[in-house]
Amino acid sequence: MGIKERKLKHKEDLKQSILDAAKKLFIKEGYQATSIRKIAAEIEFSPTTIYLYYKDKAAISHALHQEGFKLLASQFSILAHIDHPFERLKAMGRVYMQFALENNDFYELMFNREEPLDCVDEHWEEGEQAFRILLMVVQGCQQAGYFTQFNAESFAMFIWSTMHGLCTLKIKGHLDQVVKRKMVMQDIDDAFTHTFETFIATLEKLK
Amino acid sequence: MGIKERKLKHKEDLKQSILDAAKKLFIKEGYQATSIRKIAAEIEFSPTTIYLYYKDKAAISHALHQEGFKLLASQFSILAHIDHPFERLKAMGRVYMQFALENNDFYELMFNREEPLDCVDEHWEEGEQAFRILLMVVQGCQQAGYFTQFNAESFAMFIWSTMHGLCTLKIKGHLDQVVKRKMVMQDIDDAFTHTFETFIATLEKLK
DNA sequence: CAAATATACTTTACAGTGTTAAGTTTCCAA
DNA sequence: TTGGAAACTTAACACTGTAAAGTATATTTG
Repeated sequence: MGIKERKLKHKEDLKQSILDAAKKLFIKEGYQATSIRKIAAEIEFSPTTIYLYYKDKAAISHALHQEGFKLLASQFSILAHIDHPFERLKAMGRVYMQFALENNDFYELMFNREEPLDCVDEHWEEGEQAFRILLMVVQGCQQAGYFTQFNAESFAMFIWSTMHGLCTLKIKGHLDQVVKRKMVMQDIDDAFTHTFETFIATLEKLK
Repeated sequence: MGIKERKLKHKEDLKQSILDAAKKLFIKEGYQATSIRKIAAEIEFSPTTIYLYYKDKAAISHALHQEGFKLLASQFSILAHIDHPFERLKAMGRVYMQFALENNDFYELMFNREEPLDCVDEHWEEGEQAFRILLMVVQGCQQAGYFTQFNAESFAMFIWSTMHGLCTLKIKGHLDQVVKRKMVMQDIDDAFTHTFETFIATLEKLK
């Protein structure tokens, strides 16, 4: 049944090109501006054809959301080359920050939107896996004498909170709004990295 | 010219009732579901009347956003009764968390949406004022011997990041998603407060 | 091979959105 | 009484996501 397979292949192709078109629009114009109709126009199909391949817009969001996690995971892969656990943790933070800033639409979709999670039935595999990596790095640090008095899970949660908060404040422009005014940090040009360094310094003191 | 004043009063009244209606809908159904048309129906005027009092929807968002900051500021007022600086910082964190969870739509509008900030011309007074309070509390802590080796502004920024990250992760459901699974923190029923406690514990070590 | 059926896609339509321009009513001042 | 301004509405535009119904084309079956 070679024909049936080719058909299926073709169907998969179209599903993929819908996603590619969505991704393209999404990266260029952001989530709000990425409408079903524009995606359809991009691939030169009628808008309703999209619904033959994706349940609704949230399903497309979810697919993009997963693409984002793949991308993040690939960025994290460089961490394997760093031996010292605490150095690895620092590098992980920097990779996370860079990812958030360079792909802020993806970041938004991955962590700040609820639509994609509506498609996730009680199980958010991508998020868990990313958290698991952080948890392992934290546990590595603990074996090297860091954060020994803390529960690994909640310490990882704390680290994630700080990094997530910092990145979202930066992306939404709140960081610069508060900081670039004369009132605070007159002397600091980059509040973002400086706040990160402060965070790292506090962690360093917990050896 | 008593008549003209009454007119002006009446205009202000309508502007206020638009805001009240928006607030009511917004609290009950969230930002997305609060449309100009629904606000208009609520006050029994035609949709376009709204535009005689507010430039566009972002202007209404901005007004609500300011209401949110008023509310937060009123919650912060209880901090004045707490003498010990570090206790005040802890209480501030708890008030912030409670505000975020109890008014998560407001919180979203205040810190996670960009629309309201579009109305703010290069100056985000509300945000700055809130940050100034945090900064003062941090400086108070420093005078009591905490965080002395750190720059107050960036330390305040770090604290805000952590609190903001924790609250948004909680609100968006990511915290529970990652934590309530068996894989981590089997024994912890409330990951949110536990992570906060971990954060406070790290701060405590920086005396 | 012809008829029935399934597949893939489109057209049309609904109910909603923010927003603008033009039209209408109301009310006050000259 | 009349002119005009102020307050409000109607109608319309250009969008949005999505469902139902219609139409070709291709495949299977009698």
